Amino acid sequence: MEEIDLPGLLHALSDPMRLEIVRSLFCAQQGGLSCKQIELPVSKATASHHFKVLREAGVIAQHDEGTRRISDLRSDDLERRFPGLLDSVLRAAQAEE
Amino acid sequence: MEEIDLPGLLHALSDPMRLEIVRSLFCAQQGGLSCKQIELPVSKATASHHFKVLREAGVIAQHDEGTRRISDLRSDDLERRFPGLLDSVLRAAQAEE
DNA sequence: TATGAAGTTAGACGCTCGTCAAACAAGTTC
DNA sequence: GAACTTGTTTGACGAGCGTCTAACTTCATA
Repeated sequence: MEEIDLPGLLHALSDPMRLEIVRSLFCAQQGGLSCKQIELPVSKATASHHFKVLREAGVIAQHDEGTRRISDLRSDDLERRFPGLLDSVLRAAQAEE
Repeated sequence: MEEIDLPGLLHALSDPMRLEIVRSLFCAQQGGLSCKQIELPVSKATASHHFKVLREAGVIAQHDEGTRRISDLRSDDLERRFPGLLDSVLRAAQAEE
């Protein structure tokens, strides 16, 4: 189990674009999503940057499938590290619209 | 009831100094604390800045008592807006040490 | 093998952030 | 009223962020 740091995690989640990524991955649940499947109103370079931030904060994991890079929410690891946190953030994101 | 925005809230909580302020206010519960009572390893100008960020994000409320400015956690408002969020962040901050 | 699709990297650009010292404001106390 | 305490504001500085375009890599397919 790695060291996920709380300020770093909250910072990763404090950007609307990244919150949208996390929300999409949560809805998709198993299987994950490729970067292209999550449509964001930014260039692909910027999108790639946001995925990197989420990965380095411990929020998502990525693996390659052919030419696609699939992202998965690390729900279990996050739940073990900070119980209830991801859930309440996702509920908050839902509540906020 | 005002508009507390989720990315703004998470950003306010994503700084170690501000997380420490929130943690202290939570421990104090009723009555609140003055800025001086929460000892931070920064100048008073910087501390004042962090209190301002928390206030503008909707995390704390402030009122004056003589020469002191008392800060209170807006637990109830936050609970109504984003149920469970503040609690899980506080538990996470506790868990992280 | 050449073309295309999906992402990453590098470099640049404004903007914001966290920090400080210095000056200021408001209340308290002698 | 003078000195002190508590906190805010202003202006500055360096670092980091979010964004883009352009060039590159890797895999797949025609």
